[in-house]
Amino acid sequence: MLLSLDALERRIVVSGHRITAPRRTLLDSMQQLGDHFTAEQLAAAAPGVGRATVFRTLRLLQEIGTVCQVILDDRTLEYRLASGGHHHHAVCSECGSVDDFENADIEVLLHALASLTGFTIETHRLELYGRCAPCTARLAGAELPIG
Amino acid sequence: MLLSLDALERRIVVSGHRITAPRRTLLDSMQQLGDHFTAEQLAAAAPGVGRATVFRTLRLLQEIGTVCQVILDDRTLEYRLASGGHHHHAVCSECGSVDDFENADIEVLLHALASLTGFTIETHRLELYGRCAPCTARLAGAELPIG
DNA sequence: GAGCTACTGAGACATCGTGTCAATACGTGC
DNA sequence: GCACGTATTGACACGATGTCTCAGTAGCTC
Ligand SMILES: [Mn+2]
Ligand SMILES: [Mn+2]
Ligand SMILES: [Zn+2]
Ligand SMILES: [Zn+2]
Repeated sequence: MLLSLDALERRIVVSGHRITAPRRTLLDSMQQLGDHFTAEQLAAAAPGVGRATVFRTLRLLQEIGTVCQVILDDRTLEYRLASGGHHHHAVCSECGSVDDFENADIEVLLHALASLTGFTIETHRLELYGRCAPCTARLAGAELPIG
Repeated sequence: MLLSLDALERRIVVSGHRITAPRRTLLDSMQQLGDHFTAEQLAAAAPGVGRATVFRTLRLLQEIGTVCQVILDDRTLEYRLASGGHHHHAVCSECGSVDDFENADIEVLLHALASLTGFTIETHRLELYGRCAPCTARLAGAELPIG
């Protein structure tokens, strides 16, 4: 739980939009769903809120930086409450966990690399897929049964 | 045109699949469509080939490394004949051009970074969006009209 | 509290892709 | 060359994900 409901609602107001009952419901459901969820899961968790409103709200929250998209390995989408800044995701293929990360070295390297060829980066997308630390540890043990 | 039609067909045979008329038609259409195309464009360019076959063939060619996917900024998909190895894309938001690139430094940095947190990278996705070299040059001129 | 407008829900619609299945065409062995 | 077994195909239904329209409602401002 990164931000309180109040803080999330304040973001909506500050960005010039209205606080409505459906939006409150959705923000609450998002926090209860944990750190990543699909649009359908959110719709199911917020009964009484129309499907179109679920998608509209997800889009609004993305625009104001409150929600970010996680593209999974199979190109399906998950959503996630985000602190707002530029970052990337490390998705665990074992347990499904998603972690944010950011690293200045990567950003610098990408821009340096691009400028070598004359390309100007406006945005970029970077997602890692693999095993999170706990799953890596757990499976390393399983792979060495004789020690 | 990276590979000849013959070379592309040989890949299909080597991977244990059959050369069929629809597959030949699709490979030919892909080359004529240039360096990137959507599934629908390919279907339109290969009349007589069923839509399902277009998607099935795209999937097969991806599996054998002959075709790769380009995820655009808006998350829509394009396809592209590829030489096969691991690489990333630089997509121009001005002219739509797509260039492949690969860089060992990035790969090393990503794995180093991941191992700091215990994450084990299995795969990753990296796409750059911005202005290609020609478009950068062209627009740099336009932005300095007084010089 | 009235009024203006953003917002909502319902449901049709669009896009992209997959599953089913009978018919067909490849490649092989002869 | 021909028969055979199977991979592949096209048609079409279906599923998943999201958008559009539009009349009704509810926030916010005064
Ligand atoms: Mn970055
Ligand atoms: Mn890479
Ligand atoms: Zn895990
Ligand atoms: Zn360009």
